[in-house]
Amino acid sequence: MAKIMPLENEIERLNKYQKEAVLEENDACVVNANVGSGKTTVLVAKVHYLHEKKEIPYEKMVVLTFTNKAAAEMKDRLWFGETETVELPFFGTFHSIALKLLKEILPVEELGYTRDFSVIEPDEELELAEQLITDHDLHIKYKNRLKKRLEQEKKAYQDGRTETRYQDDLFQLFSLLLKEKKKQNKVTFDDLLQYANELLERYPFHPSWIIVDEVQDSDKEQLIFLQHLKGTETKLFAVGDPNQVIYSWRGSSENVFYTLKKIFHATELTLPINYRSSSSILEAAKVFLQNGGILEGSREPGHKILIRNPYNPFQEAEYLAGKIKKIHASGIPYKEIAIFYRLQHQSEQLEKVFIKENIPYEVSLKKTIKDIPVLDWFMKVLRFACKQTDLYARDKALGDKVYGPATEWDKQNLLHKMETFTAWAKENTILKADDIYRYLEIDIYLHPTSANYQIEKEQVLSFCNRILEYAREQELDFMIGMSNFLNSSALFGIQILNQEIHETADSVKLMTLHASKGLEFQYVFIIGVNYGLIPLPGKSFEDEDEERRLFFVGITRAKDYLELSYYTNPEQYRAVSGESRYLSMIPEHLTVRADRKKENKTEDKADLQSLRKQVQKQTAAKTVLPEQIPQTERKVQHKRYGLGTIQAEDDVMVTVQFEKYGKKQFIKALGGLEYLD
DNA sequence: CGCATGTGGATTTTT
DNA sequence: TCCACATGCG
Repeated sequence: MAKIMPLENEIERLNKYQKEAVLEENDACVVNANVGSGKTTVLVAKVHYLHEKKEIPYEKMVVLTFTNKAAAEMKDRLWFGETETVELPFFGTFHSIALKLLKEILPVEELGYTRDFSVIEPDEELELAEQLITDHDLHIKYKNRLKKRLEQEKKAYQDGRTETRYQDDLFQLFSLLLKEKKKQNKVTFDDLLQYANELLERYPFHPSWIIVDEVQDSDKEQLIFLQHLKGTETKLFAVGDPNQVIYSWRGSSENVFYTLKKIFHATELTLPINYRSSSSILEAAKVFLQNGGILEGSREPGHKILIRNPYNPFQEAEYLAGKIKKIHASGIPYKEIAIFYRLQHQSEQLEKVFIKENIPYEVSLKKTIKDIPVLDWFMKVLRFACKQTDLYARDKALGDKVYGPATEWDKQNLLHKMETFTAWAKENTILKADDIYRYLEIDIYLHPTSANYQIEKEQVLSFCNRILEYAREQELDFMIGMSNFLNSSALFGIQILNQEIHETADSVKLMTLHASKGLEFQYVFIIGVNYGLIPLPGKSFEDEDEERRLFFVGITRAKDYLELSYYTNPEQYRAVSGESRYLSMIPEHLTVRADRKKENKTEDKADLQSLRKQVQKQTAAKTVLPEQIPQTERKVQHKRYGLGTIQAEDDVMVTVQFEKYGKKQFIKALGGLEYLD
């Protein structure tokens, strides 16, 4: 194993709080890790310390994260360009560890499964459910919302309630679904943890150490999992930040820290020093802290936070395009710039303008195999080729509208190829992705004449490569490796092709505030900080608290520079034109308010040029712009606001003082103003 | 089947 | 606040 530096140096570089966390050896310990306080650094040093100084073998440590991304990041930092393979078998997400236990250690047969069960995504479970409803002629209300109902009412079912919410056959469906999943040897994500917990109760598995990252996100099932893993000799080290709980709506328990202290009598440590953000940004963030605690900065004041008030999302996008070009021209890579917003669709306007302005960008959307249709299909082909009992995969492979065989002849051919795949793989040494591609004659189904042919072929080939790589890494026989890979690709297959490209690409990142968690950027813009949008009006006080934490997470992503903005005209049915009260909560000495008029007149001439072009293009067909640009003091008539006097105007915007409604600002071409002289 | 009435949900999303 | 769907009545 080749580490970057010797352990002594690694520990020497820590501050006293971090050091204390690394060296502690309590039975259970929770670390309150504030934003940007070097949480991962501590976790990595802890693993090294336990291994080298305490001689804990890696296979006696269980290291748990919530996302594959967090697991990958930690793995990256634990080992650096090593040549030896390090055995750390119980390192990964909660679900992947549960999977590992079920596959290799716990007797799944007792639950009615065999060891080669596969993990399915929620969509596949939904399809199974729909099939069962038809087959058994079940009466289910609100079938269009079945996915949600399955999720929501599962708990009631498991708690042994007898009546469904709408008094239909939903509970019957649950029990049929359970049987069917066992029959087809399939488990869902939830099942993984539940089954592991069920078996761990009877078949204990106790490591020497349990190390948990982002523990504040644990849900009930995950806490039970921790309880099962922790034997009397087991030590627990959990790190998290109660100020970053933003997923309680999908089940993470509100007060995990409290629960941990209660269940495990855990001691509590704090990492108070933030290394990420300039002190202006950090001071602003502190206003939104909920869990008292101490949060100390370590950096210079830096830039003040700029608060802007653009007219509408379009003008905002134009402004950002110009600003980003300037930042980039000053030598900052695009990937150090991020724009956050509350709702997914808010990226639309930005995307349009960025395309027009040739700014490379990436919208962070969850990408699964399902989002790449050709791989979704190809995976079904491989699944059936691997396991002839997976009739669901067979039917999907043969019946696909786009990629499925078009003629009866092709159909028989593909079926035959899939059925003989295992035998073929046993006889031949498969070294290249192309071998698989050619044997299955994938070319027939990708239609070489179609526009997407090249891209799709590449995607299939790199998917095959990924499988080959996996088998090689795990030192498994090709068929076994592939079967393992496919059985759990719902769990890991997600970042297959895109993720790596995304992370390194030099592009501006657009994402929701939720998606920003765990990331950091030099330049951060949070847009749409309007009343009614941030915070999004919720039903309860708890919802409101979570919105505040969400905003806290957003602003603490910024290292050097932060801009917040709210629209005058948000063009959203939800939002109102006023600024969010979160903006007035930030102490004034930390902020600068941009005056919109000044903004338009001086800094953003270039943007206005393009704005005009765009606006003219949009309205060219409908409106003929006045030849002469009218001077001030002209009278205008507006169909809603009545009579008014022009106060100021430039090429694009016009400000009118109305007799009854006061001052209003319009984009000329869209304002609907009638000039009276 | 067509129409009137009732009801729930709307946003964020990992594994 | 509005939309989509379920239900029930004629």
